[in-house]
Amino acid sequence: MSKVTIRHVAEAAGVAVKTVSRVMNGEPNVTQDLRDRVMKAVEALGYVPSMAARRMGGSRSYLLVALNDRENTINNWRSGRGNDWIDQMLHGAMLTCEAHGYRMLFELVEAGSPDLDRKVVAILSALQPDGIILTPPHSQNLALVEMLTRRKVPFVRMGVQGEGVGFGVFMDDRAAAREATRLLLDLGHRRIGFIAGSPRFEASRQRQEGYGDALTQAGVALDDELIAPGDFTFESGVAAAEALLSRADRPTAILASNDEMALAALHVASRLGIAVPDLSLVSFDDTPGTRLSVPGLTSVRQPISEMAAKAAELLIGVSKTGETDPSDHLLAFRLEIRGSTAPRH
Amino acid sequence: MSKVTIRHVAEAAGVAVKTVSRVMNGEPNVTQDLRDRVMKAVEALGYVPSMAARRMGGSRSYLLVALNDRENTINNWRSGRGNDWIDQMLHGAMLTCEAHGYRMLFELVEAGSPDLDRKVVAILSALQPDGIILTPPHSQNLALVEMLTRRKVPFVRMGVQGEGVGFGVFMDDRAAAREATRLLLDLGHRRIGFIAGSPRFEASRQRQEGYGDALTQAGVALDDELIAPGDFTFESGVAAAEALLSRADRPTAILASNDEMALAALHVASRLGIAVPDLSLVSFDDTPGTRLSVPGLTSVRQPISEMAAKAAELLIGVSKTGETDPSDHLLAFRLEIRGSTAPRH
DNA sequence: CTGAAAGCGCTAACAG
DNA sequence: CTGTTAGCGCTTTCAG
Repeated sequence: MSKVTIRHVAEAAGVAVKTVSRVMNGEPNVTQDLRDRVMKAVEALGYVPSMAARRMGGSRSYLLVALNDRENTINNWRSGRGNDWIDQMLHGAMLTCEAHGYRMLFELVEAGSPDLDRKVVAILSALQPDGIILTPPHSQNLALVEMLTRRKVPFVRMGVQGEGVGFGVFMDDRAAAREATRLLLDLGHRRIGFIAGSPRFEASRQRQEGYGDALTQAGVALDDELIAPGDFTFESGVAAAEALLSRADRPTAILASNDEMALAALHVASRLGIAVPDLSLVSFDDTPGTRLSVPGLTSVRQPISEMAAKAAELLIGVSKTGETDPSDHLLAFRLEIRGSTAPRH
Repeated sequence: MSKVTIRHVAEAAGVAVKTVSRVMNGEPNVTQDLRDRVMKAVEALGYVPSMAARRMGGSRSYLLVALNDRENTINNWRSGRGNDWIDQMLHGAMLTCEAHGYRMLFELVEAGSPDLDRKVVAILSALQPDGIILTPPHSQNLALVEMLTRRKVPFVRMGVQGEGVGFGVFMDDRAAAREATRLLLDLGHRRIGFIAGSPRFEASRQRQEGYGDALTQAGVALDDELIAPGDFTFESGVAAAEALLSRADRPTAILASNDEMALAALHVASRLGIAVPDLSLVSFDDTPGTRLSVPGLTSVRQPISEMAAKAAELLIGVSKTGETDPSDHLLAFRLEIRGSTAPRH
């Protein structure tokens, strides 16, 4: 009772072990009669195949591993700021894995570390996953991507275009920034500040370009003075907002590259006696905090859970069918409009 | 190169496989000389034992499984509210596992479901983990606890006292509520409202009792009219706050059983033109949102990551030493004071 | 269409 | 102290 193996099922059903295996894996060449008998025995005994044994015997591990940035993740946990990325990834990928009899494991590896490669190889050796999900900034790491390719481990790169190297699952950050900026332009804003994200992330560049696109398209001259550097932290947001808002000809709207920095701008504005949405604020990520600030933040929602679900699906597909045709998958963002944006007056 | 096994290491070091196994597991009875030779080969080849094979050969799986409430977790993800519990658990347990060569897997199972047992048995069969971490409300599920005991799977119950059945890792919710209420009393508040949590969670009762304790000790009569039911959701918080604040003799302070409901109270107060902290607010959980509201919420921080770390540690200890002496572990909470509390005037 | 035999990579049990 | 042998529970050959 305490340890039902395939042999017990085979005996109970009066068939060979291999037949049970065939039934469990939905393989062809089993008569309906036998299939039924086996299933009955499986139900009766409550048999569930051991993952470890499956890994040992066969070629699949039924395991996916997601690689996340160690420093960021741990900092967010420690500071009590929460980790929306992790949450949404779990949401999308875990549930998808579950639906296919797979499991997903999280691993945190240091992005800049000189022995990142060794660490990842150790993970590969220990777990032998059927696929790897790379999140930013790992998804941009060419050495890593090359190593995985060489070892023939299927992988998907979240947040970047794969361009034939692994699967790419991403959103159009540039278009999103364009749309966000356009919203502000449509509301009548002309002096629109921009708080940039960390250059470590490809998306930061994309967002800044989209901002520029929209301005140019609207015939508004780009003004370098309206672009402030940031690194996604609250502190950098404070500095950027102060720089932007202390100017005589200060912007009437700001596009921040993430919520954290937008929240910082909100605080700075409040301190300077500038009301929001008189100063309109738009940000990226749509993390839980956007609903709690007063006013709520208009923000670009990234389809993280959808990307993660797609990632898991692609990897599971590969390990089932063996097809290895890297492809790119663009998913849609959505601009969530809340109280932080209003017409210029 | 692509698949280094224990045999390769044994050959390279000129020893028997078992010797390599001994070295890898830090077993005694190996001369320093051999140990060095083996380690050199391990480094050179980049050998890392396969988890699956270890599970098959030995008695350990190097795997811990955390069981979380499915509905709550998914709802929080879906609504974009975030999942602080999950984050903090990952933080504590995952890092602890990592430090010991273990991995932790998350599983979501439906708390009220009639086939919860079957689901958990399936998880046990497939994964054969070395231990289970039960989070609320699963940690209070006696049938589950009984089943795990019967199957001799070590487990820890988070958030409740184990009382000899599995390990218990918890904080003193009653004392925390007492301390929170006392803070309000010390600030001069006498009419203190209470918004209760969902009765599904044992902690809800504890918190209410602590609230009562403090009042009684201070010689303030308990007033049932000041106690409003809630279920941890924002909506229930709104209803409770409205009930409490629309009274003529409304409370000058409110203790809410979680942040979400306190945030709801904040919104209701704002709508009714009641300033916070003129109305003082204290809550439980210290989730990321407490830092973002204006003013920030004074809140009781639960030692979730510490509890999770302790849980993992206990389980890993059992699987290493085989000792099965259930014990209880009380961890300290901390009252984080922010802008939502002020002296009564 | 079904079954028997041979491992997968490791550790437990037992010899030396 | 070190090595040999026999599995663990599956899937993959390869025969019937």
